[in-house]
Amino acid sequence: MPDAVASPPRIARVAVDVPLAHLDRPFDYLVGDEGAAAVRPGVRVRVRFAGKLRDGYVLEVGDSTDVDARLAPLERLTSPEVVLTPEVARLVRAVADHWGGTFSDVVRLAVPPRHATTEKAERLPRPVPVTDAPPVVLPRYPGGDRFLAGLRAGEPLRAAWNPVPVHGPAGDWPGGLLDAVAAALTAGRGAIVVVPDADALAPLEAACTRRFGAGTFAVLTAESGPAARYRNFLATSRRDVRLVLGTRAAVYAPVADLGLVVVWDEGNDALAEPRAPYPHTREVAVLRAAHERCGLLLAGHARSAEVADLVERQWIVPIALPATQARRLGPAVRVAADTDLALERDPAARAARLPHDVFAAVRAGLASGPVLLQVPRAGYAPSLACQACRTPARCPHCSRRLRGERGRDGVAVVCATCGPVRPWACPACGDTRLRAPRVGVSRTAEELGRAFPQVRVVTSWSGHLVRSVGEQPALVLATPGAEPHAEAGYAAAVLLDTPLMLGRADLRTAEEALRRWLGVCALVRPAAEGGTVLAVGEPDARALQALVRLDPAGFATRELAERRETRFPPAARLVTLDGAADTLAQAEAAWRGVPGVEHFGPVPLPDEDAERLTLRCPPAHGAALVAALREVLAERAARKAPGSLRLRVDPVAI
DNA sequence: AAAACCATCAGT
DNA sequence: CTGATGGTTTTC
Repeated sequence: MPDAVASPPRIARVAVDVPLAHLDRPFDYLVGDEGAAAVRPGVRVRVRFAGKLRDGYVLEVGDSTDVDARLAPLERLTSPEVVLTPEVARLVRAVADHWGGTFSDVVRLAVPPRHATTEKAERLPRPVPVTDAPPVVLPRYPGGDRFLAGLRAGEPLRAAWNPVPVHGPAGDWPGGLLDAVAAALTAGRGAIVVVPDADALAPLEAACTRRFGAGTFAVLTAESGPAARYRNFLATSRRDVRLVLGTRAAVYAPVADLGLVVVWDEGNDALAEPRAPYPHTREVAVLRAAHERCGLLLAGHARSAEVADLVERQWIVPIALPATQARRLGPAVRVAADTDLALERDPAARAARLPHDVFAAVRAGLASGPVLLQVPRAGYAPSLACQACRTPARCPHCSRRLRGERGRDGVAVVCATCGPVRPWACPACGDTRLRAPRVGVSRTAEELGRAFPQVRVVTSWSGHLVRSVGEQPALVLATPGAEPHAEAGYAAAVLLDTPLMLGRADLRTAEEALRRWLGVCALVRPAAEGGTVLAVGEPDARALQALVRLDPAGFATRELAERRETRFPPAARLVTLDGAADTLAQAEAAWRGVPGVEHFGPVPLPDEDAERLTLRCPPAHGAALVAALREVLAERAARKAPGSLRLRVDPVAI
């Protein structure tokens, strides 16, 4: 008897949550009758996989399968919420492929854990963002109006923006980002703004509330806790909001009809995901903008070599003032040579252990407001040495370097792991006296406090952060990245010991130093209001010259040229492989097959029982190299090979 | 963690 | 040739 009336089977393709690289592909399951209507792409399901119940996401629902064997049924529908839209699923796949990871690794970054109570809670109506305010910041920049007009017309325009690094209206970066967001919203489309950390989120969120109204956007950060995080995520996936602000994971937000992705402080290393496969938010945003044909704005006071590369390839257009105009609007930046203090003739400057120029700038600044001093070392005396023979002082127990800490009764000699060390005697010459060749932020604070006894001294460093200071004159000492915001802008800022910041042996040292210094400029009043920045260091250093010229774009262009010459990212794909020596040897056959691959090492990793092999190839073969190495990981997972093998693609620190 | 698969071999 | 057995591979 013909079976003409039987409906075809419904088959769900499911991304099962297994971390094994060789199982990183969809599996087909039969959709049962009950709740079948709710089974659609993007929902969470539970399936029996190799005998075990596991979570998964439905990627597609169809009526055919390539699988010969009998299909297992879906065990149950976890939730009818569509949490992984097809666009985001595609992005997750692309990110996994680019960085040599698995879908399940990346989907964990993209979709927050389910929170059942939040899902059942009443769905509150959300106000619509008010977008009738005219743009305020981007039209001051050449190309800004064109970019905004394009976004309003729904064009997928891509730009790199460097706002003038200055406190006040000219440097209003949240305003500029929200100009672009408003344009995308006006076009009836959604937008995402990603920032590196909570410090950057606060002013952006405040600006967003002022401009679009409270509750008109969702904030996605890990810090807000599982319930709040899932509530804001659901508001996005349910299309209750069209605008998302957040940290790293927000770049994957399931915003419908996405018109614009914005990344602020695109060179900040907090945008590099610390979990496998270590994707970088800026590059994820680039992939997303390309896939979804939406607008892109990569912004920051500084410009990374990666963005310079996109600009040179004309994939993205720059929006920046010419450096001469930037200097007119920004603070006045000067370099003070690092003179020998023993030769300092000004007694007051010598007492403060500052060059005369710096001392004068601090005194002048204090006349009209707070003065920031960036000190690149935390603590009191970050390193100690023998007074007599200058041998670095080490802990007698664990032989780690000792440091000095200010206590109630004088300075204590401390080991980071073993605690106070007393008494200390030099193992080389027996002397018990110590000297501090390096001065930390609290020691500098103490000395400056004596030089300016009538002024309040504020210190801020990692672990002892001060968020902001008021308008009153104050000496504010901070380590890089810990600078408090000044409500009315700093009258002056001093960057002490810039050679120390430029001395680290890393590919991105100069780029990172300039990024932080420009960040300091952004806290200082414009030159027209007396704002000055004084950098103590070697005037010939390229990063310092770029700082004086307020020219992040020029610096990035030269940095990129240098990376091309030396064949480093973004002019090459660079991959590190960490594992045991024999494991690395087994992987060799895979990368030998890729054209143009150079290898370095393997070298032993400090504090680890593993070695690191570094591979490099032209960008055109990058995908092939990553795919070949991923194949090694898959093959190892399939035969349950012992030991670990870790793959990193274009790591931030080299 | 289970099921399916495969090679081997004793008992016809 | 068949069915039992045990180790290996696959995972829908």
